[in-house]
Amino acid sequence: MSVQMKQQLLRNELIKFFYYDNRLTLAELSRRSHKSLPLVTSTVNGLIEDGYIQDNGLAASTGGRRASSFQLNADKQRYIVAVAVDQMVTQVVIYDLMNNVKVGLQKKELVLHDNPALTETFIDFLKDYISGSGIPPSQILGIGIGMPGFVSAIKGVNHTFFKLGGSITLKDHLSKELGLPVFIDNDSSLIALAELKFGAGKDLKDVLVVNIGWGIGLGMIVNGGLFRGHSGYAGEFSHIPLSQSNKMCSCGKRGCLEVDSSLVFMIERAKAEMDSGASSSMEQVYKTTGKLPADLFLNAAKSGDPLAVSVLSDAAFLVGKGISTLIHIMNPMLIVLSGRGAVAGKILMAPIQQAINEFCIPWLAEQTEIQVSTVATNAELLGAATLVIENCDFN
Amino acid sequence: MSVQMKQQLLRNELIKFFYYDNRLTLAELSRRSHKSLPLVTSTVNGLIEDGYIQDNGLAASTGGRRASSFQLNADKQRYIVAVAVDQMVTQVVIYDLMNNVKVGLQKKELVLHDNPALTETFIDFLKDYISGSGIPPSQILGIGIGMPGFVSAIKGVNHTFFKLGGSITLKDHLSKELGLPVFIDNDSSLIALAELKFGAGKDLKDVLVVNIGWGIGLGMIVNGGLFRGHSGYAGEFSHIPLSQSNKMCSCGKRGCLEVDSSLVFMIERAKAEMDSGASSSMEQVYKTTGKLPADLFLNAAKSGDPLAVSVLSDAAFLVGKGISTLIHIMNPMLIVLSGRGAVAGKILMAPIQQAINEFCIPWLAEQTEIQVSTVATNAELLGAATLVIENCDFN
DNA sequence: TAAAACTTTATAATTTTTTTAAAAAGATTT
DNA sequence: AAATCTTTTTAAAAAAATTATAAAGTTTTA
Repeated sequence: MSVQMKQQLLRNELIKFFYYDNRLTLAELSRRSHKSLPLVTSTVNGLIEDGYIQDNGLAASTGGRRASSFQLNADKQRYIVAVAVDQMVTQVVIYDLMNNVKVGLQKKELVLHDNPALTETFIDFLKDYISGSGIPPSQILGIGIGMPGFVSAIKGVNHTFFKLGGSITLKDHLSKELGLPVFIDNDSSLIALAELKFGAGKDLKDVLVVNIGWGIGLGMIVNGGLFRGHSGYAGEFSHIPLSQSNKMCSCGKRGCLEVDSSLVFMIERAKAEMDSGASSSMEQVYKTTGKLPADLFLNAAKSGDPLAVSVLSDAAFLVGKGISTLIHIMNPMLIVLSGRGAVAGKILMAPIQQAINEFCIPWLAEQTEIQVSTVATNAELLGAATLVIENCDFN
Repeated sequence: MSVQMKQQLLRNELIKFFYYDNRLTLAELSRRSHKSLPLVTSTVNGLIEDGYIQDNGLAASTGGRRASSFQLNADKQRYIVAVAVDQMVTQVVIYDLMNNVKVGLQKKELVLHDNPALTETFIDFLKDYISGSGIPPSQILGIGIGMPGFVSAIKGVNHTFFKLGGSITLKDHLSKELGLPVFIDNDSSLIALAELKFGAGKDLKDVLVVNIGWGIGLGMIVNGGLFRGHSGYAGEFSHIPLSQSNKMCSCGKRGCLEVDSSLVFMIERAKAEMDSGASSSMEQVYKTTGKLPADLFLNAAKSGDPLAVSVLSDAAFLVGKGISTLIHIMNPMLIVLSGRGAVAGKILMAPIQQAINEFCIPWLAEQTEIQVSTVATNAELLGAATLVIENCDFN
């Protein structure tokens, strides 16, 4: 590798450190980058000359001479477009390098299943949003997109949705159409990335993040980094054979975890129970509209509605059985419950803990902590932004 | 880190490369160590001066000037004591740095369960073997020991067997008693290490090794290295909740994979079938001695005995269901069937493949290859030797 | 078949980076 | 308040990586 390339790589790396922790000292940067202090010092001086970062006065003392601290320069702005796609709705927001919202969140109903115009609609939506934002493309570092399905971030393809005819990858197609660097990844991987960088998993090495949403996803942090498996599809937690039920799963098999524990299943079951006469605070909306939105269901559970709580608990118990398997195989330090289902976190914890008590070797279960995410509501968007930061070039 | 330490580290690293592949060129060493050619050249010259390695003439041409190749110097010998402990028998052998057997394999019956004199007997056995070998301790690099149970290689403890009273770790205790560096690890981890360095997993990055023995173990290769989990106990495959049966497992739970698929179970079942009148080539030994040794059972299966094959197939199907879970979660490049049960490899493959067809998403299953180990019979001993090589100091 | 063109290895010269040492600045103790 | 201890910063020396060049084979081509 040439000298210039290595220097550019270090510049990128240092800027990333400032993205994750805004104020840092030279000593801290040297520790994190595993580079010597003189080298880090001169690289930082270069970044200051180019306007990327600025001096931020002396840091608090740690028992000796106080160190100068540095931070990103607010004047030299760069922006990130973060996109979170789910089965029903697509969300987009523009962040700055301090993770502040620069252009407000916009949502669009966009059903993924059986939608021939999907890719085209998706591109138009993003085009409009970005051009409407008024930010010049030269200031946008890239577009990060999280989406469900079998996604390989490395190859830039999705084998489930947004299928294209030709030989071009989804990533390249979007990049060409939108005129900006595009990075795609599986929704659960991005949520795990957000938890790793900003949430409960910060600075930890072996963390599993369970994404409770329309399916049950899994993002894996191994040795301090996202683990993707040899061909990029690790973490297909949804379809491990666990359930005793004989129901057919969308994947064509029986006994998948997802069949009896996803949000789709929970809502169907809540509807069925109401149809057969169960009373609930969700009744009115369901009876008048015929629909039962996920948010309504989750909020009902949160506020103690007995039907919603019971449905959620049963599903969570099965997730807990799956988590028991994960604990045995991976021996993680921490398991984070995240995704939109995590808003009902407290209700999930009890049945999950109960399943762990039943299915885990107690001694092993003690080695793993279970936590509910604190950044769940915008974890996927944060993760999408992180994906851009990790892969773009600052120059 | 000081300069001398770094240089010693590089020397160790280079010697290790020669241990795994005996003839290497300077360019190859530079590539593998990620160090520059001049540095590698001068380090190799130092190793030649100290007698560790020697020039081995020109390597075959690769299209340009032929490179000099080097290899370990047979005169400067160092030896490794490799120990493989299983539930019934303990084996020990001494290898040289070319993995040749220097002192022949010795076996001793040593039952782990309910054996208060275990540790003492074990130490005496090794003491006798080593002193009987006539090799001076100064030439022994260390003792590598693979054993069943919840073992943490890093902490040097076993929570299941060889329990000691005081606060000293098993590793330190053995090291003190035997007067040599001792390294311990879980049997399945060592088998995986052997497969990674010498077997089917050579040079691969994401490989899972299933150890079919008295239990069902799992050794995990992640990103090209042994994965141990955050506290050292990853790969507890035996006790994931999978089986429909209601039998109580030794761990106190129900539904563990191990209950219906380990060698212990298989032999018990074969006995029961013969008791209730099933005919088999194993009958004679069983009827006369009342015992059914594992080797007899496995060989019967290998030579097509219908009872043994049927018992083995049923167990293998369940292992296959467990493997399906692993494929979904880890997306490995390769799964190796190893351990003593792997001698019946061909018979195992069919039911395992069938289970994968039934429980895996086909598209995902295609990404993973399943192979039977070719080094299974002495994989654990090889792994134990590798453990020493990876952790000892050459000086 | 022999010269030219191409590959690869080995060594030397230069540049970069790290290590070590020393100085400066601040906190803590006596 | 002086002395001691910590930590950061700067400077000098040593180590290692690049880059360039030479040497030794292979392959191509006229």
